[in-house]
Amino acid sequence: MLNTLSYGLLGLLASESCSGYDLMLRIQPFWQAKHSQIYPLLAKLEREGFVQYVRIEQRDKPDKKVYSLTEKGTEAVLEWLGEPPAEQSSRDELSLKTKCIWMTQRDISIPLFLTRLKQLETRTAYYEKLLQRIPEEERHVHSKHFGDYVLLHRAISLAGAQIEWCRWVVNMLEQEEELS
Amino acid sequence: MLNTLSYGLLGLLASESCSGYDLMLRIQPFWQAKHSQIYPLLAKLEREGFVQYVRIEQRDKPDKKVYSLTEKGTEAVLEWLGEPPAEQSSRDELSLKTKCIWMTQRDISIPLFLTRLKQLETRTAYYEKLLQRIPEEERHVHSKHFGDYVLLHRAISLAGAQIEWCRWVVNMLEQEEELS
DNA sequence: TGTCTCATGTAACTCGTTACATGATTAA
DNA sequence: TTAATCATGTAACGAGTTACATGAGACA
Repeated sequence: MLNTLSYGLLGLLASESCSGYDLMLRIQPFWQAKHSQIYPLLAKLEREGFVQYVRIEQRDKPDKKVYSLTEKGTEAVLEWLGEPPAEQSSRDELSLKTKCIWMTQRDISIPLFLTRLKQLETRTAYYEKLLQRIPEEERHVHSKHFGDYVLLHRAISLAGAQIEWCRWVVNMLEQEEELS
Repeated sequence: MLNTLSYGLLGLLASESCSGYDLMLRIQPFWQAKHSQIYPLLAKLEREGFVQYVRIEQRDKPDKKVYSLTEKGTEAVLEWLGEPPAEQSSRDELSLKTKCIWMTQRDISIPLFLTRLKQLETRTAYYEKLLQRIPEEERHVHSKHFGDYVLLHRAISLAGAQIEWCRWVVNMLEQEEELS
């Protein structure tokens, strides 16, 4: 049995062979993992026969190892897909801070939510741009980009809900201040 | 400088003194941490003077250590609140699986989202119940429960957005199957 | 001249989970 | 009688981050 990150990497390789560096960039939006975690894992997956690689020489850039799934790797992904998904877990420092905003004044509490608002707006703009890049003909169930398409939709709608929430909280904090 | 979990624990203690066990239950919805991580951390925070405790003997239950903030601890929380919040990070196995649903048939892909749907509906019901328990007079900015109030609102609206999304994806998967 | 990107890797450390350990009460 | 809750703690392991290390080309 492999860990979740391993399956995630194998899953990405199922749609397209790529380098460890590419895998790092592609998995980042869904699972935080630095290159220092990914490179040793790929080496281990290679030793165990889930992936294989070819070394590609490049002009003007360092050589890279392009990894691809083996048959054993493909089987592992399909098996993993059949298991029920784990509950999602999130870590949000703002939630912890929100728990004790009663201790603070408006000059401390309001910027917390305005900062988050900006982060969310920046990310939304980025997601919208990525979504526009997926052509109509790739937005169907059997396209390799269907996953990206629906995940971008989710990210945008969740960010929208959080933006609304931040504005609602900021409003409450501002109004309460006028009364006191 | 303390880590985020430490500040989270101190933040909770700011509104109410409680045992390590209580802290574990209260921080769980916002930050995953088991008792085996929290107890040693509390001991360290006590050695460093951020918290203090009294041992309370109980009938019918094991003794407990009730922790409270020291002045140094209160200062640390206020300082922490002044810093901008870190970006939230989430880990969701379903996202990774969604990335490769193109590999599967409806009998594999649809249950993934139906399982998530159930998880979300159960959690929403639980959040709604908790929200109803917060009386009107505690829902203002200066109440110690204001944080809980707004966080429950966020949790419910985010879960709602995700429920809608799951239904949308399931619909697409079902319809596409009829065509093929 | 300095920072960014591409591209790989290792070492040292902290963070977080699982398992081990105890033990009384309470509910199914 | 079996599991759950309350309540604390430690040990061993795996997961994850930060820092160290290299090096060429692009861009400001």
